[in-house]
Amino acid sequence: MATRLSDVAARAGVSVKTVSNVINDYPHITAHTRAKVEAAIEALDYTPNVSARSLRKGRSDFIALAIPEMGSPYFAELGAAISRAAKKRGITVLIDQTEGEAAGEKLVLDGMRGQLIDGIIFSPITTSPAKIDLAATAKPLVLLGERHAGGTLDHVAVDSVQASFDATTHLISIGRRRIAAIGVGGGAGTGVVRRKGYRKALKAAGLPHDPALELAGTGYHREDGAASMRELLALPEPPDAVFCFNDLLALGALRTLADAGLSVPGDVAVVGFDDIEDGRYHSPSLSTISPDKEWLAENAVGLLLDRIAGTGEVARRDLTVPYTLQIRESSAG
Amino acid sequence: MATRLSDVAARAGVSVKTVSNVINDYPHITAHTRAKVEAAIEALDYTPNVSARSLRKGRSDFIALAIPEMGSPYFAELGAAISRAAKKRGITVLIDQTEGEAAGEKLVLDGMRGQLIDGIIFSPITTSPAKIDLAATAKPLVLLGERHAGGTLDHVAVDSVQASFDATTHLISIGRRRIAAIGVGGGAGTGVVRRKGYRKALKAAGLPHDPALELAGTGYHREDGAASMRELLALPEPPDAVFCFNDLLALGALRTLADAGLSVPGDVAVVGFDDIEDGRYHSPSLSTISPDKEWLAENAVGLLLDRIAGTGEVARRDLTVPYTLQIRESSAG
DNA sequence: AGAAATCTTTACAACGATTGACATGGAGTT
DNA sequence: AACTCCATGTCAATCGTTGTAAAGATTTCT
Repeated sequence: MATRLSDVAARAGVSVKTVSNVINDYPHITAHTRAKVEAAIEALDYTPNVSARSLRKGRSDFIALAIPEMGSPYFAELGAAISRAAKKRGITVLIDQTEGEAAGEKLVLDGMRGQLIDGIIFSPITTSPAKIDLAATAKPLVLLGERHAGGTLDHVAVDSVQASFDATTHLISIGRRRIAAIGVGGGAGTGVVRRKGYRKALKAAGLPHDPALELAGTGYHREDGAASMRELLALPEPPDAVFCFNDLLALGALRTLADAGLSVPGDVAVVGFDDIEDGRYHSPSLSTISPDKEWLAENAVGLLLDRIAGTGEVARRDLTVPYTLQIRESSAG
Repeated sequence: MATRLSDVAARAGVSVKTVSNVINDYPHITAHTRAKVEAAIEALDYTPNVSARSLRKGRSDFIALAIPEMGSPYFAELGAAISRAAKKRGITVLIDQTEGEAAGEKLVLDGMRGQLIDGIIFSPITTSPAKIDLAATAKPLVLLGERHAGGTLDHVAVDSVQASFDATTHLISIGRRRIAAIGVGGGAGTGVVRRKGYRKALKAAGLPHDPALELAGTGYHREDGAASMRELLALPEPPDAVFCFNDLLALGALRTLADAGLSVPGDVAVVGFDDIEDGRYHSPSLSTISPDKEWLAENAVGLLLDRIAGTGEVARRDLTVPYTLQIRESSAG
């Protein structure tokens, strides 16, 4: 099984160096020689040994993607997109589930996969304070998710404040006056930033701000959304609309509303954030902020590879992912 | 950045080999020496270089998981479970999206990631005929998904025939008589095997078999389920129940039913297969066959690692994943 | 006490690919 | 005929770690 460079060389009747030259696109090679070598490679089904190459070159063409959990649809879709974007460039993505803080930190600081990977795309969930440590990492790193003021790292994210403002404003525009927010306690700044946009929209519309309508849960799963919605329905004066800080929360909320026999959007309108596929097929289909995930993936990978290849000190870059507000049944006018 | 074994050795005042011995739990080492070395490792924050180690040992402690697409909830959940199971054993999982046949084949036969990975867990989608080639692969391989008769590879799968029989029988037991099947054209034998269980159940109950109720679509996504359901509703005599060969199809079907203003399970009962999280929170919640994914993950990883460590020729093993039928709202009695 | 057995530690080579310095032999120029 | 440019080859070193075997140290046994 161990087809080696020297096997190829022997079969092609050339030296090892020549084969290596062919593989690494060394300029001065006859078409004839190149053909011979390529034929031999083909015939022997040769693949360079990644370990050896990476050991020698210090480059592996592997990057890591650190996300909280890949079972979560948004991250699954993101991971898929990033994998694809990387594959296009001949890069392999290693997906790491950080689950919580500990593991994530461990990944970034400890070891970095024993120097195998060339860089990392990191979507932190609970690592605001460790930001500085992050900056001290040995390998290039691109950060996804909410923007940390004063960060020193390359960054790709949606303008969550603006998007949340848009989502809330949309609810206002369809006549809602008591608009709740679910997910305010969300990690990595998400809760804070999205609440900011939410409050801003209320203020801009001259609506009162009722703290009871801001659900401080930290979880971002369906069950958390369902629970928060139950709390809201138990209020003396329940809301007529809910802006959920991600789609899973919204789907959970919809479930609670259905259980309560309330109509959506009749009694309560719902808007989410992320545009995961589930929401599109749900009934009612879920209105949501739809970040361009392909764009995000392309650019995150691009940024990272730039940095990896990077010779000089390029200034830190900060990209804003385009998004649209998808108005679907859950908030139809 | 490059803290090497030799750096540690120098600091600890021992030879490189001794450090290596400590790291690899070589038995004969003085407590004193071990302490010195460990202190040095700690102080220098040393992590072994994966490439070098893998080059030397021929083992990397990386395995690959080849799945059609990780954006698909079932595979996302499976991938998460397998990653976790592997991590517990100190193994890292590399996820490969095969998307279709071409890439999947390429992965398995070509290169195998340049000998980096120690083995592969493969969930084929369109590779029935290439089975033989698979067997010829250099590295240990565990197959997931429908059982191929006469296979020579280790295998972990649900008994789809039985499960489908159970699902269909359940629909019959709640009084349904015109039961459709969606996903009959599904790849990798899935469609065939599940249809077998479906037909068997009809036969066992003495129900007629109507070919018009077997929807031959090959896709397994929500949109395919939605489209198939539309076809069914267009029939002169639509079904009163549908068994969908996976949950995504079922969710798509539910969407179509909702659009048509039909009640579930009142007018049409629906059962899926996979038990993805979406189904549990959908309204109505989705009845489904629930394979024990943790069990599957544990055992697939276990089998593969056995094989990798394996000295002698162990006989081929074939494990059957336990499952339960989860009866939820979409088929409540 | 002296020899044998055992334990600890070390030196060296090898894993496979790449690279740099340098040599070689032709083809083409002037 | 001297010179340059090209295509390839030779040789050796390197990346960091570990297996083999052997040297050095210590204990055990007679």
